[in-house]
Amino acid sequence: MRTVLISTKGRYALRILVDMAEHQSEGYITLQEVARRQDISEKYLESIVRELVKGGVVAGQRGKGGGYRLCRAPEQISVGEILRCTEGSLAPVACLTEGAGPCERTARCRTLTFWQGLDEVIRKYVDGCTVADMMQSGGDGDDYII
Amino acid sequence: MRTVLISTKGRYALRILVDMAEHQSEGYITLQEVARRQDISEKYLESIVRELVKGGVVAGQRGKGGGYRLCRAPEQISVGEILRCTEGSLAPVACLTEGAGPCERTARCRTLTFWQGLDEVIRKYVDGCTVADMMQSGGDGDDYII
DNA sequence: TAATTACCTAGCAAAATAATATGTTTTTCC
DNA sequence: GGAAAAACATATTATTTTGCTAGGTAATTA
Repeated sequence: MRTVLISTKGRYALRILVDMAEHQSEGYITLQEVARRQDISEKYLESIVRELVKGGVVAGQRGKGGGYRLCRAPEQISVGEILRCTEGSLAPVACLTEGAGPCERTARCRTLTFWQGLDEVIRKYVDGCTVADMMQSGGDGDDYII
Repeated sequence: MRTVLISTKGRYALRILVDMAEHQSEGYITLQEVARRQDISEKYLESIVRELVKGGVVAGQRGKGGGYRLCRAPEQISVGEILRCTEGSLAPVACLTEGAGPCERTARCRTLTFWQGLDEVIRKYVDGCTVADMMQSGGDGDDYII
């Protein structure tokens, strides 16, 4: 009853990126700020942002006055890229994850083509949407309701 | 690294349905047959098929000579319907599952529209594909390789 | 040199998955 | 009428994954 494509980690990652994009003019952004605005534990944020650093989406600067910044413009960062950083894979079924060894049924599997098709529509959608797109859609500007 | 939209249960459900569709001319189909052909534990099959009965996709007949049959023609059974029977929901994120109470961020959520869009492309794809479509695609006819 | 920030490793409780075990009821065939 | 065969039902369990928390180290600046 709970199988879901994107976990909390992926959802948070997206919120983090949009938050950082909206505040990028302010220079380096600390996790403390993001945690406060997004109401997510700072420690949990750390573990998510680490993946985004590894993936080359954001970069960190240590020390006082440090924080994080986007590596590219929001228009250049696709949602798919972000989600793959934190989720590892966006495959809708276990068969299609990288780790999965080739099933010995592959040659005669009636359903494989269907799953590959689903994988593709998902990939196309998430790769066709950028952080910049999120900035324009829905809601108000900040972390309070007018 | 393992978050997946469709669990084993849903994948098996689909294989079961295709199997039953391909053998529907033989009358009632027992789980023993399906289990053997699909190489899935009979007991586990039972728990999956139960959901399909509840969902009105297949119907069971008890006693000797009994088994299961499709309630409708394969062309009339969409994959989405099958998966919803066993997975409960096909929502890509927890926010969009039925059970999820409305998040208090909804009004100002930058990402909600994106998730709703993803939900829609998934729904369109799975509802646009039927069991009959699976029967024609990929592999050989039966449970052995020529 | 002290404060502040990112960076790193480990661990853990709760939930979900993927089954298995053990029956009960219904129906048909002999 | 009894035995066999099938669906139907409920409970339990090991393993994996999720969603965090804790406690520390290293770098940078005022």
